[in-house]
Amino acid sequence: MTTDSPAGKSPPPGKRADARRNRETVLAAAAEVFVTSGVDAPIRQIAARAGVGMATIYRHFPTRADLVTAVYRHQIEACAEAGPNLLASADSPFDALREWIDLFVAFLVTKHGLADALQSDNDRFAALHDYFLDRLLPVCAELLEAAVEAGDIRPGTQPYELMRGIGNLCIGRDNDPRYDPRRLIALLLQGLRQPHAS
Amino acid sequence: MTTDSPAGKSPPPGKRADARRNRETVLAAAAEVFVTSGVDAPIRQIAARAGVGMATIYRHFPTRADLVTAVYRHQIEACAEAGPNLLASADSPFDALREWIDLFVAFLVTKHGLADALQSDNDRFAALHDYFLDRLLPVCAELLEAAVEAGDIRPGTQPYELMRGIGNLCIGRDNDPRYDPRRLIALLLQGLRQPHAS
DNA sequence: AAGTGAAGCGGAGCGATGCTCCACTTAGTA
DNA sequence: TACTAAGTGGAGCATCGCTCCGCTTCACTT
Repeated sequence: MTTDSPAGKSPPPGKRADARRNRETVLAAAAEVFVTSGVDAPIRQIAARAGVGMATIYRHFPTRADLVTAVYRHQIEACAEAGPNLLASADSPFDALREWIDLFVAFLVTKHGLADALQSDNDRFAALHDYFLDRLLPVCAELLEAAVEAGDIRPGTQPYELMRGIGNLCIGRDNDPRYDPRRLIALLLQGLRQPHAS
Repeated sequence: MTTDSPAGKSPPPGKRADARRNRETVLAAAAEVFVTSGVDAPIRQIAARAGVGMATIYRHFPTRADLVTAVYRHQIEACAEAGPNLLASADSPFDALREWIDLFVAFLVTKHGLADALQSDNDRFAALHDYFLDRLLPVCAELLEAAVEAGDIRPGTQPYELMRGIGNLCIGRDNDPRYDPRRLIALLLQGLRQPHAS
């Protein structure tokens, strides 16, 4: 189960050449469509852009979450891998946490509708939610724990709650000058901060 | 425009008796359906429950936002009116703000899908978003300002940003024991807090 | 090069939903 | 009672998710 079938995985080499080609075509088309129409774009639209039938998309990516996951897989991986690096390079665990959250937020806000989809109670996106959690929750937990141990922030915050809260704050129409999730997230981090014990 | 037609308004008395009766029937049916199926429930379902045709619903409530607004109007009003009262009765402006936010959150989390709808970029809900803002933003602004003047919280936070952030934090599947928006909101308020000037 | 079987493909089609249109019904009045 | 306009209901159209199945094409064998 966990080893060979879920979500996007890299192109399985055991498939026929035309199938592999189509998979890439669909991925490219989906990426383009997601930019303009959001991750909720009609499958028909993606199929049309890719010049394939809808069934082809459903065959390669059984659920919408699988497609979205495959499109953004590289960026999610990059975010996950940045965690330990930041912890090593930043001035403090708290700074590492803050910078990592910056990365996460930057990713979310540039993908139209991604944050919405992540938290939507729509079953279509459940697998996407799970994938984010599988990949990023441990990273967040590690950063959080390091910051707690360093005495930078107060203990007791659950990584899941923090990540979901951040995700939630990123929801909504893009480019509204009156609302910048980063400001609220900065406030949240401020509230998390431990007054340094003397 | 602003004076007589938008959103739900109280039952216009100039209508025919059966029309007024139907309006109430629809409102009651919608309230029931919203509880079980969320504010996104199919119009057909509400119409069936009310025993009327779909057109009847659309005639009384041209957009979904109008229907939702009408259903929750009383509670929104109550929340708006509680603001000044809390400011008068609480120990400090900051406490008043906190208690008011508690009220707001309690309202949001008990209405399945309401918070989602509020922030959704779906045009169907734009009027609902506007109504919330029209009614509650001034109240929030007043509380915020009072807390700033009392030196309880740091200045510079925009009421719109705060309200939308709180709304966003309330989004998602209900009753997830791993996620309680109140905890994060408490953190947010903590971050807002001004270390009391000596 | 031709043959063959299975992997892969496309799009018609079904069900759900939002919303509209218009022939029919009914409340209120004369 | 008869009339008329306000009110009503649901058929109908469009969109979208997802499936099903007959046709096409690849890759391998001889």
